[in-house]
Amino acid sequence: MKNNLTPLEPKADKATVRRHNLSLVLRAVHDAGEATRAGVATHVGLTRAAVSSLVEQLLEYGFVSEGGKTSSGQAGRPGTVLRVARSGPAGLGVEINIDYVAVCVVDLAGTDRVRLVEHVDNRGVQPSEVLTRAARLAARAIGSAAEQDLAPAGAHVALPGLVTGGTVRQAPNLGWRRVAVEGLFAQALLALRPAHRPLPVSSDNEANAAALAELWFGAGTEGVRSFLYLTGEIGIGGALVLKGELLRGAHGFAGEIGHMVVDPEGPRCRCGARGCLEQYAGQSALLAAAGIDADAGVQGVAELERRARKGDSAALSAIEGAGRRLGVVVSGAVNLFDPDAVMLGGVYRELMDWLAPAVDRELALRVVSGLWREDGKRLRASSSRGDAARGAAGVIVREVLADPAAYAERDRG
Amino acid sequence: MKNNLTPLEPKADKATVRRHNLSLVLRAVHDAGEATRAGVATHVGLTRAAVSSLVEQLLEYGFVSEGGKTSSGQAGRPGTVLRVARSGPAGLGVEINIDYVAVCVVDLAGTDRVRLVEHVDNRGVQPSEVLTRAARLAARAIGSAAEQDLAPAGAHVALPGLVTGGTVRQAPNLGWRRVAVEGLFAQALLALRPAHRPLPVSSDNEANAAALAELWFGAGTEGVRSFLYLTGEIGIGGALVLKGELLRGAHGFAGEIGHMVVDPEGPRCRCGARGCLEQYAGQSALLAAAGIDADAGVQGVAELERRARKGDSAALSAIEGAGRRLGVVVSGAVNLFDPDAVMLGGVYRELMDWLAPAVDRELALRVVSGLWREDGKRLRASSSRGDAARGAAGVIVREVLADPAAYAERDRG
DNA sequence: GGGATTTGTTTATTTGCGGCACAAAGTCAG
DNA sequence: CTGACTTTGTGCCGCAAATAAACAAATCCC
Repeated sequence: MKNNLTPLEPKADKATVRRHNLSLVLRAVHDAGEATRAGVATHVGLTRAAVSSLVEQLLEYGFVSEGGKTSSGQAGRPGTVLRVARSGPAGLGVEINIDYVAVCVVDLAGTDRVRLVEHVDNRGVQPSEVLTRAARLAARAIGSAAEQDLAPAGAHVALPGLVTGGTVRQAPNLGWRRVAVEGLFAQALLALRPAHRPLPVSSDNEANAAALAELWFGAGTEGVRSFLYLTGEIGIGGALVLKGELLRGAHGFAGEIGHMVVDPEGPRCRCGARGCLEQYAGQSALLAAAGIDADAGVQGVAELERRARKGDSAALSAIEGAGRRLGVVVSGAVNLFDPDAVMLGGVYRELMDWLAPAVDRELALRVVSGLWREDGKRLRASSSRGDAARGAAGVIVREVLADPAAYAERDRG
Repeated sequence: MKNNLTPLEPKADKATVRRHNLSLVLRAVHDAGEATRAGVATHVGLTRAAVSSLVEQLLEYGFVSEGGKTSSGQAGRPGTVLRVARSGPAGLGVEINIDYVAVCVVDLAGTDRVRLVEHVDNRGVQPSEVLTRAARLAARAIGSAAEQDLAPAGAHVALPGLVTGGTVRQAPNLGWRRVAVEGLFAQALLALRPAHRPLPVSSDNEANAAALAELWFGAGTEGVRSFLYLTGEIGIGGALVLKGELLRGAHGFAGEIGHMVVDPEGPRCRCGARGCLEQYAGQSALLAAAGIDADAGVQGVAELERRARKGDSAALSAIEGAGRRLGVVVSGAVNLFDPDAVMLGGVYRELMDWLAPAVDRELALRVVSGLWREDGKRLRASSSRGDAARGAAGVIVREVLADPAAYAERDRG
């Protein structure tokens, strides 16, 4: 066997064990909402003594807080209630999109504490200008967070484009190429808050962040830990979550479903190829097929929905056509990935009622496992429209939860 | 944040640390081929004392063996050479395919030690009969292995079909539906070796096993740890390896690329849908397009290669057509997965020279990341034709390497 | 009010790694 | 050939973190 099995992980020692169990206890409290030391102990398998010691450290660090006594049920001494702290470390999510910039601060428990949105058309605007605007918004959000005793442990920037290693390789809808987002954003933010320690900045594709928002915060998707997520907007974005983990691919470009092929000889796409899905089920194509101005944007989609609701046959057949093509491509993706469900977001969410039958038909016909024939509840509407900022904030929160000690010690130094 | 983040991993304690480091040291020796305690220590970051203790345990268990002294180069006391033991635990791989059954025993170091193949047409034969035949072959292999002081720690069965939870859901090429492979095979093997402890049996798709063989044993693929693997045979199988890990999907059905759509209105496929890739680039379609008997099998492919080599225009255009369609579908898969490379196996391997240009053209045109335009060495021929049995054996070996203590203690009890 | 029960802490024990010293076994320079 | 230098592998001690067991505290139940 050769050496490309896996690069060897780091060694383990006492400190590793401690870090691991610290995270385990914190996440147990997190997931339970409210818990006691004894409850956590039986849940994670550690002794009460060990949990006590770990909780003590988490209290000291300020990651959990003690409440009253559990006056609950039956016999025995009541336990002390533990909750994830609602102040202290938090996640800062930033979403830069075509016609708005949004930032969002999420606390360790996962609740939105600050949310700011600024509507601006970012198309063709200098990247540095857009990022400076985003940084201004972020700085305001950090200020509001501070008033609530929250201190972001890092910022995660999501935007519609191919991003790898902190750089946007290309973002056609924004008109960006080779932009070092992380660096520029960090710099802009630092310039606005010169006295402060620089905030670690990471970045990702917007569809990925939205999919994570669906995973972590979506309603009605409990237990679905493997799904394909689609956003229909100007472009069609996609992301893949497998067993609770986002699949980023070897370079971070995974999930680009918008340019999968419907018909190799189809209409030319702005990507240079022919017959891409976007040309059939993208927002513009959808509107045009229904006889609505292709550039009408959100109003156009609302109009389409209105017409569909009225039973307008052009609208219905436009949606049906898009759905059929969507189904063809999505069935291919399902065959490749074998997810539990497919979530449709973006404009597809509003059109779900008319879109779903066509998509479902193709899926039932083409998914070889047959799972999609047997069970009709696998195609779902995403529960919230494009919450990429929140998902991005969640990425930071999850990092903290995964290694609380690292963050606590960073804040000391 | 909700509870579907990740189920909590097990707690960590001293024993966990020990197991982890034991595996780490064993794998370090494995990867190096030859190593000394001191070398391993610097490589994995443990102290020499710790490594000494771990190696002692590995020696006791029989996972590594000591050689002579390292009479190598410069100054200082020479170290004692450590190697992965060439006797003791091993992996048993079983491949059940359409026209043959193969078994293979691989030792911890990754070398083939026993290999048996039986050519039989398994189409339409009772599953229990096929599995009994495979078990007979396996029993013989275990016997040969025993003569070399090798004792398989488990068996991994690979076959062309959708397999989940130890059961084949469907295997169209074999004509199987709902067959409990693991149980039947284990039972058949036990019946042949009544005095022995039952061997743990696991199972998987054949393309997955072949992809793992490519990852672990493939020549010329060093460093490529993320790739899409394709086998062109009667059907077209696929598998996805991402960062050295096989992607099995939520139910184990991932990688089914053969029924991705080339043309939604194309010819009807045996799966019931229309225009599947298999209808354009499957072995039968390929031969038919070149004017060769579609059922001619391996001979047919050889004939096709001969004609292509001679410059026969019908053959060349048949291959080109298949390549174009393959390129269309593979570009979609690449957009979804973002692998580092695509490996073509099965019949595509022999036809690579004529197939690759067409596939490459589509990839360069359609992969949105642009990576496939910049670098032409991403499409490769698989290095060995269908070595699924070896890959399957590797799965067992890797399990042992990942937790040697577990296997050693199992063998004691 | 006494027994049962559950919680959280305290104390002693175990174990696996880090640090250090040291013997062993070589190279190198003179 | 000898002594300085290097490197390897192994004891020995200490530390940290978990386990095990005992105990005090707080509640329920009869």
